[in-house]
Amino acid sequence: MSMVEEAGSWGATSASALLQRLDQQHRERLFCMSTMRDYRAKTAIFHEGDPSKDLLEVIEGVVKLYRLMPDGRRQITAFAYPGQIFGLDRNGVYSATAEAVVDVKLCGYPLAKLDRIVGELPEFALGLLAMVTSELVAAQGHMMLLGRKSAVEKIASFLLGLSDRRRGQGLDPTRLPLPMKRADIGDYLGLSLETVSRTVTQLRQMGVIAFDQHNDLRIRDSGRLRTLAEDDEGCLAA
Amino acid sequence: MSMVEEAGSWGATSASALLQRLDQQHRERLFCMSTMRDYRAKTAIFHEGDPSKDLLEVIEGVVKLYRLMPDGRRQITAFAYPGQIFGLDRNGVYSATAEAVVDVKLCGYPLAKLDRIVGELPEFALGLLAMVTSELVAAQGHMMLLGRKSAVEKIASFLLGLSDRRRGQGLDPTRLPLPMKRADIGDYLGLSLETVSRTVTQLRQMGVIAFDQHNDLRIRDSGRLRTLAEDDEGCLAA
DNA sequence: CGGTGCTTTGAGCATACTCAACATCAGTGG
DNA sequence: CCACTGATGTTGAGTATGCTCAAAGCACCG
Repeated sequence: MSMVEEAGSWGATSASALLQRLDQQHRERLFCMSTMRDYRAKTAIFHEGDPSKDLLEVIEGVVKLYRLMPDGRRQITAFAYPGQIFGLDRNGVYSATAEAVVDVKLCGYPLAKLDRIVGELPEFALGLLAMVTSELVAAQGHMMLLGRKSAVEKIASFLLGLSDRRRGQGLDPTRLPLPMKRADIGDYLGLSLETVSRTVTQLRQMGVIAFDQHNDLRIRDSGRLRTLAEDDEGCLAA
Repeated sequence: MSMVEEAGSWGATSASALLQRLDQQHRERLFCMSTMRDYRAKTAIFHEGDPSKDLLEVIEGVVKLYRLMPDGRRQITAFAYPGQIFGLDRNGVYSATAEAVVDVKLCGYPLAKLDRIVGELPEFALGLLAMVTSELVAAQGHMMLLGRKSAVEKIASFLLGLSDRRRGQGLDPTRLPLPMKRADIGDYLGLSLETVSRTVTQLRQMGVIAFDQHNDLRIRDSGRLRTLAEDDEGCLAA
């Protein structure tokens, strides 16, 4: 493994995962209608209820997707990493709010024009279908976590998921830089931010993980972590 | 409203929602490769981890989809009603177990052949994409429920969801026959079966709902129910 | 330095769980 | 038709897990 550690970057794909599914001719067409956009950390990309215009793909950075209740309670339904798409909603409005966790680079495809591409290129439709389906499978795993796991199991599953993602990117899976804050992790796992903090501390005291910084962890005993997560499988497979 | 109450039936669509998206010619082709199947209540349709062969559509009855943890904890990720599809998974294996809640009638489409139809009929691909996307949106709403709602809010949201579904089917939305048992509701909402029972009783004592039978409720104050659900929207929109 | 925002830690509490007993229902066979 | 039986549902008591409120510790930044 090359272990080239990114400095201030949270991972990037050289090219679009969507475009890679197309042949040369269609890739150029889709590329032409796409728009590259940058968002600074903590800025909104779109809000729940906004009319949906584009399908978005994360090129670089991390995006959080969440829903709010009238009284302010929040549930983060997913963190989107490079290669993942979001914004497909099909009732004409976005069903969740999308917000940049760190500085991000996105690629936007107009939904209307996307339909035409789908009509012309069936393999592209299948690819898109596979991407949405895999999001659905990930959502199932997350429902299991939210409904049935304890605080320790939730945190352990979360950290394992991050680790697996890094392994998939060819990065050191024992290093876990956390781009999001404790409140975000809590709203993702269905915990209060205090419980997140306490539980992470607990795992550190057990020797399962170590702190490099507050937002930069290291896995010391991945086997133990997997046991604590009660991990029958990936559980967070994106 | 006609209010034709089904006797022992849990709702049926006269025709397949999938087939309705096709023109005459393709409908016949897809229909030819489909297989109608019946399952008795409480029987498994497929298990988590089984190699996936068919995409299934509920024609009549109710199916529960769930995941298990090694120690037996269970999370029901969805109840599938007539017109809904399940079994699309795309890693070659089913990501959840599907089980008939009551006697069901299903229509199965071989996944391999489905790909060909998608290739030939782009509008069909878009329709399928829309169905999966709407499942994803429903999953987001359910994550909100699991992660952030109280027991009362969970039960109220659940009952409202059932009511909305009945309204959509042209049935009396104040009558709520419950095909599933308390343990199922608990595993769907992330509650113990005792808490489900207690909370339903509580709602009855508040005059929000009434018992016709144990498994046959009636909504007496839908406005109050909606308030209790902290319902910003459908929350369970299927 | 003195903010401001985030994290950690503590104390007390509330919600929902577990364990357990009892009630009710559906189905079965006498 | 009724009594029996196993499954399902209700209710109660005590407890545990995670939440709320509060204070103090850190880090980053002007």
